[in-house]
Amino acid sequence: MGKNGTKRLLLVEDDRALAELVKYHFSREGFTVTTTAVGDEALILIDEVKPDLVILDWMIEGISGIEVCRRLRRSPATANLPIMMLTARGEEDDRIRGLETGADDFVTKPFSPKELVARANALLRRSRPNLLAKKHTYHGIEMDVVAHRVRRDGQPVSLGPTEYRLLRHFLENPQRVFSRQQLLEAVWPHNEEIELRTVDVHVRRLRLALARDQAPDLIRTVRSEGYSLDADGDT
Amino acid sequence: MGKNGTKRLLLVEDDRALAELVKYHFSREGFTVTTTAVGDEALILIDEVKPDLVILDWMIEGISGIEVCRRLRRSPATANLPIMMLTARGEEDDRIRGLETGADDFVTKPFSPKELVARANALLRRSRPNLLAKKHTYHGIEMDVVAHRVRRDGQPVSLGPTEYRLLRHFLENPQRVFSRQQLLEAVWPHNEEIELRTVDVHVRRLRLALARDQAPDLIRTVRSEGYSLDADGDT
DNA sequence: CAATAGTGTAATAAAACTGTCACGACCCAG
DNA sequence: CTGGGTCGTGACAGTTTTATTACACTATTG
Repeated sequence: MGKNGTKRLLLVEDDRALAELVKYHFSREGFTVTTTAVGDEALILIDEVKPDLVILDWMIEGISGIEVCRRLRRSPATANLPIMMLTARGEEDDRIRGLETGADDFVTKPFSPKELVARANALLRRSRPNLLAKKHTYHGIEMDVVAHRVRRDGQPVSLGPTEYRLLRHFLENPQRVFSRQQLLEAVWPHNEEIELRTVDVHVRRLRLALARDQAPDLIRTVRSEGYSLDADGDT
Repeated sequence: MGKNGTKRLLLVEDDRALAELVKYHFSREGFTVTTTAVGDEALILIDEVKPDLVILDWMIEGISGIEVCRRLRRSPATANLPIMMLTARGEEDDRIRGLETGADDFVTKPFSPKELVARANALLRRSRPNLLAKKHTYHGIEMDVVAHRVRRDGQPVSLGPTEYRLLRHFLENPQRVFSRQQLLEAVWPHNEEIELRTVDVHVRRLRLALARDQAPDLIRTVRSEGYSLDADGDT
């Protein structure tokens, strides 16, 4: 995925008007779209752009779409890249051949751009669970919710259940200051009556667990207010 | 996946003739097909059969296909289950709605059974790459599903049926943490009511079976959460 | 029909995690 | 500089959760 969180699409389509139309719809959905009409160029661009998704027209200049697909699947670097194919040919055999060659979806022209986008999203949801696999990041802290694992600057961090939930809450709401009361309500199992100062202790435990040489303390104490996850230290 | 390596399909379709046709084609591809015509029953069957793929007709008796889809996505146990939807309605909006609800593919009637199979295979390839794999490997653990044989660092490992299924489940979803409840649902034959703690015992048996001198314990205990197969040990 | 392997439970031991305190350091208005 | 209000700490004892072990019981297999 793009550094700023945008999804990148490489569109290989030689019908310029159609390409523009598709590009427009995907842009609106937050995709960064790169276009080419030539098969050979597609292979180069994939290497450069590192798209999250490729949409290939079956009939294009140079190498055919299906051949591009085949090559992508053969190369380890792109064997797992989501690929959708477009075609004017309604032939069933073509669609089956495309799917068996490794395409993830096959859309026949004419198609609805919106449906194309919906299909692309469904595919990404499936193939890039990382995107969906809730992962939180904040200034060197990474939390993988599915694996239930936390890292600081790449090194594993060991947390108890409560510290884990506390950190997750902070990561879900970075920079925001929470009072002890709010933290108790958000992080602790409801129904319990717990001393406010207990929060301090857990914040301390979390700080210790996240501590690394020279790495700054990312939990900010806001006097008489509470705590927040904040990279700007006190100031 | 079926105990013998077959893929299981649940088909929810009220047109009996169509259901038979589809069933025929999937059977030929090695699927074990279960069929129902009623939405409510589908939800029960999914729990019992634990299919690898669900094909849902939009218009069925009882709960509608799209509602079944929505519910499946909402439940953690089935949130990741591959779903294809069928519809006689060609409406673009319906297709988009279906896809946005969480369906992975959307096929409009009339369709080619072969293409449906091809799409199903493409989807499984994408969503459960491990299901199709005949061999699983994870940090020195090798499982040959076909031969039903397991090795650790080359040495054979002897496992009871339950431990074998447990390990396979972990290998199919490495790094992911499963609660005891989830493990019971995924690994044990449903219909049985089993004590949660029983999972601990089987995890222990699996650990013992996989243990080798100096070889690390690859099963991670996540306190208050469950277990996962993870090479990074605790931390 | 044994003999053997595999299962689920419950009891017990061992860890890991929690919530509170008490004490001191700090901060800041008066 | 001084007292009240806040925080950071380190120590603990009580709980909760997990690991082990032993055992009765149910399949499986030959």
